Amino acid sequence: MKYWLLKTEPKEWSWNQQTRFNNKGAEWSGVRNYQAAKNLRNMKKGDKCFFYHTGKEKSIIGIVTVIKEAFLDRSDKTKKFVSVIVRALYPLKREVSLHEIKKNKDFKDFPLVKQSRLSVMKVDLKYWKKICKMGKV
DNA sequence: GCCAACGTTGGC
DNA sequence: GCCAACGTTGGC
Repeated sequence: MKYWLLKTEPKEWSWNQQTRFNNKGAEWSGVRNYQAAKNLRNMKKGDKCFFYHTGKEKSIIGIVTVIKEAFLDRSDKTKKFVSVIVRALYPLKREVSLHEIKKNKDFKDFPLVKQSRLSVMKVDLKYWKKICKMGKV
């Protein structure tokens, strides 16, 4: 199983909205960046992703799982980009903020810190475990 | 294929 | 609101 992080502006798509679609899951669409799209294509059913709120909040708030692997994003007329479908698993018991992650030097190579503009990124198991611990899940 | 100019993202 | 860091575009 692989681990990822999905970034979203809560005004556009929030954790609350995501949890409302828990029977069918919700389409993660609108990615228009090749590196992010490459990551989407590498996701497998059952992979887990952190759900990160950017903008004002800047914290990891929950965990979702992939229930449908990459397919063409119908909102993309160029037919180059893909979506996946994810379903919320559970919220973190304690949100983990970007500030907190940045303070910890173990995370100095974490993509969220290093590549702040990337919206879909891979998370190594060591980071995954550490953040789960910080999030008390 | 290079690179200057421009556009976007997101942290501060 | 600013700006650094990226991405993309288009002329050459």
